[in-house]
Amino acid sequence: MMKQKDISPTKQRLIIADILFEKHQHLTADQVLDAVKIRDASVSRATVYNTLNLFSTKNLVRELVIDKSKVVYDSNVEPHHHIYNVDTGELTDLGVQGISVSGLPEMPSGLRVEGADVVIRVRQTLDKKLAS
Amino acid sequence: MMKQKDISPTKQRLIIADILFEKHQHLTADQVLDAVKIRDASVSRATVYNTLNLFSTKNLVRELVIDKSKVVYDSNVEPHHHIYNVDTGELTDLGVQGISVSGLPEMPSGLRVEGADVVIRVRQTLDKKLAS
DNA sequence: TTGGGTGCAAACTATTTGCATTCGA
DNA sequence: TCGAATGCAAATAGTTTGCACCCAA
Repeated sequence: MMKQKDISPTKQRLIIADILFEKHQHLTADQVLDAVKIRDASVSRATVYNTLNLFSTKNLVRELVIDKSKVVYDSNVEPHHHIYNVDTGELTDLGVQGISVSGLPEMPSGLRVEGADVVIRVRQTLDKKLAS
Repeated sequence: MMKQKDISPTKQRLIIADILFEKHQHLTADQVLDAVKIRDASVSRATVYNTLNLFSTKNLVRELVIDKSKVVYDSNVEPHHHIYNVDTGELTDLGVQGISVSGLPEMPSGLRVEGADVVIRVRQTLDKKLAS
């Protein structure tokens, strides 16, 4: 899987890929590092960051900036958007079909759309909150 | 203008407000700090951050996370989206009319949409790039 | 052997915090 | 006057970098 992307499949990269692509999920760099430890494998923090950056430039994962201080790596690179629950931190996928980015009026010429990140921030409604 | 928002209008806050609301623009914390210095006024870095956070929780400005390491404060709080030019760093506004966030299928009950940030990342097309 | 990959620690950047000082209603 | 706001410096968090070491082709 890395071969088509010109990534040499080292031991550490395979471990990280294994963790990431086990299922569709959103992981922070730290969570990846934890997952590595749980498998009592060993990958250094720097290598985790290097690898995540590498994977994301190669489009194996999508780097998602949720918040000023929250970056997650999404192992689902199919186009889709996200719903972020500000209160719980929960991040759920939202198919593209719900959102039409229609029109994009006269994009200045010479520009190519690289990607559109849509993060919809939701919050527990007040009554719900009081109930808990 | 701060009065309706329960913000006591101190000297520093007035300076910063003056800078921000001079026109619709996107400024980083550092740019605000620079602008303060240019007016040879004096506001500490911490106060700039405090004030920007305060203003943004009071909805006087909108905090926009463009990138893992780029946060700007938008003095236009009307609903609108953004086009971010990855190559030049240029950030331009995009009226809401272009984008319909329609459908938002069955938002889990008890949740309220707090906001939707749409950042469209664009990049110089290859031919354009080569031409320059 | 040789260059890419890794690990560690130090460096860096952006932001926040603690605390003593000052300001403003 | 008295609590809120400020300034400074130190602390923190997340990420990157420099460099010596190691491994696979």
